[in-house]
Amino acid sequence: MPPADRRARRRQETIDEILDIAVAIMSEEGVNGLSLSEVARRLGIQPPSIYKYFPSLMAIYDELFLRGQTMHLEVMRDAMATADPGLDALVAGLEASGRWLLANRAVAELLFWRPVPKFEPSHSAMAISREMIDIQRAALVDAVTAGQLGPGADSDEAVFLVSTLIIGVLSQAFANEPDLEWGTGRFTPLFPKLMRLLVAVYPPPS
Amino acid sequence: MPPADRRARRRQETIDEILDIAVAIMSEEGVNGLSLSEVARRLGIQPPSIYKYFPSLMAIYDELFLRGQTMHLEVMRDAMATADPGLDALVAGLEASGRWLLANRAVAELLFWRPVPKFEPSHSAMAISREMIDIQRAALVDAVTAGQLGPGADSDEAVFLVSTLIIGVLSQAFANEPDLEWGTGRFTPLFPKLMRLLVAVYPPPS
DNA sequence: GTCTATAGCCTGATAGAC
DNA sequence: GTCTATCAGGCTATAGAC
Repeated sequence: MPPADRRARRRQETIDEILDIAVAIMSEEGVNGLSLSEVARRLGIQPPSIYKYFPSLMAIYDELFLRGQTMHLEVMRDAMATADPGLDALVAGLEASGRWLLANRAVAELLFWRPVPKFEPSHSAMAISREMIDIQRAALVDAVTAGQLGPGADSDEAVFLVSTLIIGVLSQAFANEPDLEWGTGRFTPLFPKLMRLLVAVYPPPS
Repeated sequence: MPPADRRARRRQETIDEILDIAVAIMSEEGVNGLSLSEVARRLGIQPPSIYKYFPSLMAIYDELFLRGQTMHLEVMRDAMATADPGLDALVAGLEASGRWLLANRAVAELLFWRPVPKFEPSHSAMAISREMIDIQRAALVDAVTAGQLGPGADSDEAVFLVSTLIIGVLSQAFANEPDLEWGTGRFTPLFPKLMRLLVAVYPPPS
C-alpha cells in the first residue's frame, strides 16, 4: 500500500473519531451543546487542529446530518426487506426506524427537529429524504395492490401521515420518557395501535 | 394609591417586558439562543440590572414555562367551552391548542421539546400539566356518555394518544413548514382527519 | 498535521458606587 | 434600581512556527 493511502486512511479514521465524539457530546449536552473545543479536548488535541479536518462547526453538523440520514435510511430499508412486502414491510420498517431514532436521540433531533437555527441541511440531504419517501411509498403501493389498503393509500399524503404518526410518538417519548427503550413506557406502545389506524383511514375495498 | 403599589406595578411592568423580549429573542435565535445580555441590550439597560428582576437565566426560563403553560391551558379551555360538550369540544380545544402553539413556536418548543438540557420544569408545572390532562379526560368522558366514543376512550391512554397525534403534526409543521399557519401546508390539515380516527380506535357501541 | 499564541468575540454573574 | 467595572470563563477562527 503506497504511503498516500495510509495517510488517507489515518485521516479518515480521525474524521470518524471526531464525528463519533460529536455525537457523544450532543447526547450529553443537547444538540446545541456541541462545541469544537470540547471535541478537541476529548480527542486530546488542540482546538485549532480540528480545522484541518472540518472547515467550520457547521461543516461538522452537515456531515452528521448526512451520515445520520444515510444510516437511518439503511436501517429502514433492511427492516423492510426482511418482512412480507406491503403493510408488514411498512410497519417493520417504521418500527425499526423508531427504535433506531430512540437509540440515537441526538442524531434524531438533528434530523427532524432542527434544533440549530443557524444550520440548514445541504442540498444533497434532499435526495436522501426523497429516497426515504420513495421506499415508504413503494410499500404503500404494494399494500394497495395486495388489497390491504384502499387506493387512497398510494399518495404522498399517506406517507406524510405515517411519518407524522411516528414523529409524534418519538416527540412524546423524547420529552417525557427520554431513558426508556422502544416498546416500553406510555408512548411507544401506541405505535402499533396507530399503524392499525392506517386501515381505517384507507379502508381496502371489500 | 400608595407609592409602594406604584413601585410594585412598575416592577411588574418591567418583568413583563423582560419576558416578552425573551420570547422575541427565542423566536429569532432558537430557544437556546436566549441570553441575558441580549435582553438587556433590547431593553436599553445594562446586563447586571436584569439581576434585580430575575436571579438567573434559568429563572427566566422557569417563568416563561409557567406563563406559557397557563396561557396554553386557558386557550384550550376557552375553545372547549364554546363548543358542544364531548367530541366537538375536544376537537375544538385541540385545534385551538395547535393554532396557538404554531403561533407561539418558541414557547411551544420550551413546553414540549425540552430544548434546554440544563432546564428542568419546576414542581408547580406538574399541577398545570395534570389539569390539562383532566380537561381532556373530561371531554372524553362526555363523548363516551353521549355514545360518540366507546368506553375505552375514558382512559389516560386515550389522552396520551390524542396528545401524540397533535404533537406529531406540530413537529412536522415546525421542522418542514415553519412559516405556514394552521390549516395550510402538508401537515396541519392532517389533524382533523386524525381526529376522526378516534372513532375508529374507540368505536362506540352500536 | 500538530502545536502555541492570540485575536476578538461572546457569556453569566458579582461588587460596589451613586 | 441603575450604573461602571470586572471577573472568570466560554467560544470560533486565524496566523505562523515547527
